[in-house]
Amino acid sequence: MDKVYKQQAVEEKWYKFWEESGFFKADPDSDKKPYSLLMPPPNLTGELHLGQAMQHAILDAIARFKRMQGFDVLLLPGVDHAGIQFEGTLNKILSKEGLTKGKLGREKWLERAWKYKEEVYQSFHKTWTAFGLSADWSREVFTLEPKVRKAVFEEFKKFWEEELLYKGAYIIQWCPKCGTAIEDLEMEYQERKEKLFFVRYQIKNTNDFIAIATGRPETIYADTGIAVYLNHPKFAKLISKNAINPLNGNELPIFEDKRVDKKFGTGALKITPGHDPLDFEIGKDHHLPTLHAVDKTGRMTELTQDLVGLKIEEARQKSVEKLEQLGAIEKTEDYIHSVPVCERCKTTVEPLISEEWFVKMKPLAEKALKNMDKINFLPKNYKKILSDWLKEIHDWSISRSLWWGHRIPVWYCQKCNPNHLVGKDKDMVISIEQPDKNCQTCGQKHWVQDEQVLDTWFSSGLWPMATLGWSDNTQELKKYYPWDFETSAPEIKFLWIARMIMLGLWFKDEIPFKNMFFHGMLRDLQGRKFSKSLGNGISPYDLVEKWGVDATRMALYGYSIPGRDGRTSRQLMDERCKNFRNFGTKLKNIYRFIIELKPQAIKNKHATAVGNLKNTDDKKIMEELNKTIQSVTKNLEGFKLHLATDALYEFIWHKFADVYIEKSKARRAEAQPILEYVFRISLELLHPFMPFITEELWQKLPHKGKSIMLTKWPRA
RNA sequence: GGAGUUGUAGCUCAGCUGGCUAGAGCGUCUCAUUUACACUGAGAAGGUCACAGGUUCGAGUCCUGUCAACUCCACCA
Repeated sequence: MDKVYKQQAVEEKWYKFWEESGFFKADPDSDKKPYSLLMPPPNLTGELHLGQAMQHAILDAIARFKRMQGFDVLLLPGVDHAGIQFEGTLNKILSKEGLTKGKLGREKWLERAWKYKEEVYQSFHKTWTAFGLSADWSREVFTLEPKVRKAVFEEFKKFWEEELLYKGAYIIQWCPKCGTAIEDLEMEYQERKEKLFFVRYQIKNTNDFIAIATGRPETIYADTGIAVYLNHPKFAKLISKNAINPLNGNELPIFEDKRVDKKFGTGALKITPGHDPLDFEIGKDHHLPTLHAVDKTGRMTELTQDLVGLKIEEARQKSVEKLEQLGAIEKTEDYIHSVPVCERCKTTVEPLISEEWFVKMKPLAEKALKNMDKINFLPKNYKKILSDWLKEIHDWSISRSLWWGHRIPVWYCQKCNPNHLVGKDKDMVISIEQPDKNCQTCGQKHWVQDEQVLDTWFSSGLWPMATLGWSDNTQELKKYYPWDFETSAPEIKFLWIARMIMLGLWFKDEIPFKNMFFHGMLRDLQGRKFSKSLGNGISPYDLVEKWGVDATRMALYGYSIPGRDGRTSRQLMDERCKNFRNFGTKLKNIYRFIIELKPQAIKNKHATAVGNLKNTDDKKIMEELNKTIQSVTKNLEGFKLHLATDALYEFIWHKFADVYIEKSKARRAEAQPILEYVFRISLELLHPFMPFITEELWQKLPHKGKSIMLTKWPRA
């Protein structure tokens, strides 16, 4: 982040010229037809990665193309506050200063957070304007700014009024390191070889035993029952008897349940509702109590007697030792299973019971499903992928135990509702600010706000609307919604894209975007994702510094095929960039030949008119040019940027330069008008992809108008 | 367990609704030697388009199956 990006002088000059001339600005008052592109807001964390650089290159090419076609283009930029990620980074910095959230307190911590946000934002911002992005910076949005805050409040309030919100103690996935609940979608799995312990539980008042297999003996303290497979002859005589918990002597009822897999372990399952989602379900149906052996910091609770305060790993070992001493371990097996870990910090996720907020998603998903046909997905099969997920939707856990984010806009009367319960008859108020009114019960004002914040995606899901000023019915919303074009990495198709579709349809009764372009993932040569921990990332800034913006953009268009992952390496990127840097040099040399080395005889003759063509070379190159115009236009309309750039490269270099220009040397004066014309049109076609060099050269050619950005898109 | 994607030159990949001797960039080899451009030009070598069937006048492209690689979702006591 402290790296200063060195933009080349030419790029800086033109970018400044465009921006200061207001060419990037959308104009809601204009009569032109709108074309709107929504930039996925990058996370507030340092630099952009190569994939985002590609996104920006894609968005910008289409924006520039549509502008030249005469649309009123809105390319709207923004930044996401990235709740968990940003908070984690800041806490790491604070811990180096010996500070913690606890020591600072919420208010001081937030002060620090906003200060840090500004620092990151400033340096970050410099780097991401670097790609030549023709975004309307005057409309830039940050997901925690007041406009979004208001929209998020509306969203929350409407959900509440529609009775789609609920709060309660449920089993959720908890990351002990991040200190918050996370969603299934925010977890990943690591395959590990662990031990499976076969533990014997004595049947009360007998010398019989029932054996169960468990990978987590430390949670035996929180067992509240034992379930066996339905109609299992082996266990028939044990049903309705009680087993004795070997670690604390508690009595555990034995019962049947069809959800127990008869093939796994012994066919009997210890039920620990506090620490396993399946057990939670089974426990609920059989009215078992819920106990906790592990707390939210990942340490053992008082329930575990002398193990209290130990970390899970240690406690597991100690529990096994104890069980061995008691002769309760029948055998031990190795087994390989996938352990869920937090996507961000790779800490093992603990299923825990916690008070969280949820949104009932079924009605939203159903509405979305009915409207999926209205969105043009690229590639097409994403419609099915998203639809399949929507059909299996489960409720959205939206609360996070963090401080960085939109604080839940709910206030409880501390006196009358100390447990912060939720419901129509409870002493609580939905409000963005501290309520002014009195509590209905006590007639006083003891309002305290809910401690938690909303999931980052709760605000990002509203991005297409919040950025245009929803819930007010703004002129922008009327003109630019639904968005014409949105792009995203496939990674966040459920977290983000599916949410935008559902929320857009729910609140605005319209799809959020007409064209949804999923680009592929850039991977290393072994097919692995780029990541900090692997150290295999490629910095787009290094490429830009070495090869220039135009060349780097061109190299990236080669990877911009919908749904196709691309394998690459620093070396491969360098090769590709080098190739397009050479292409840029070729353009400069064409310019030099056509304009600087113009024969004396025609020095002062501007040849803009291309009359009747008699020469066969002239006819041929004009035909080829027309074909290229058609192909580039068609491919841009279809968002096939790789084909558009291919066609241009092939035409300019191998048809125009290698053939036509070579041949023209014999009849230079006569060919001059065609040379100038073909070159100028070529630059215009190339401008969406290589904005800087095309502007630089176009300005030096005989031309009309202030900028190549403002020219009319060539027609065949 | 469910869904999806990929398999084309040494490498990274294009190839649209099936249509002439299958393409690009990089790499390799030969030639050109100061040309608008060596950040160049001309040319060459290199592919049974994973495999096996099928549809068709015609298949890299469509269908079925097999093998391989990958991704996503669910589950994992």
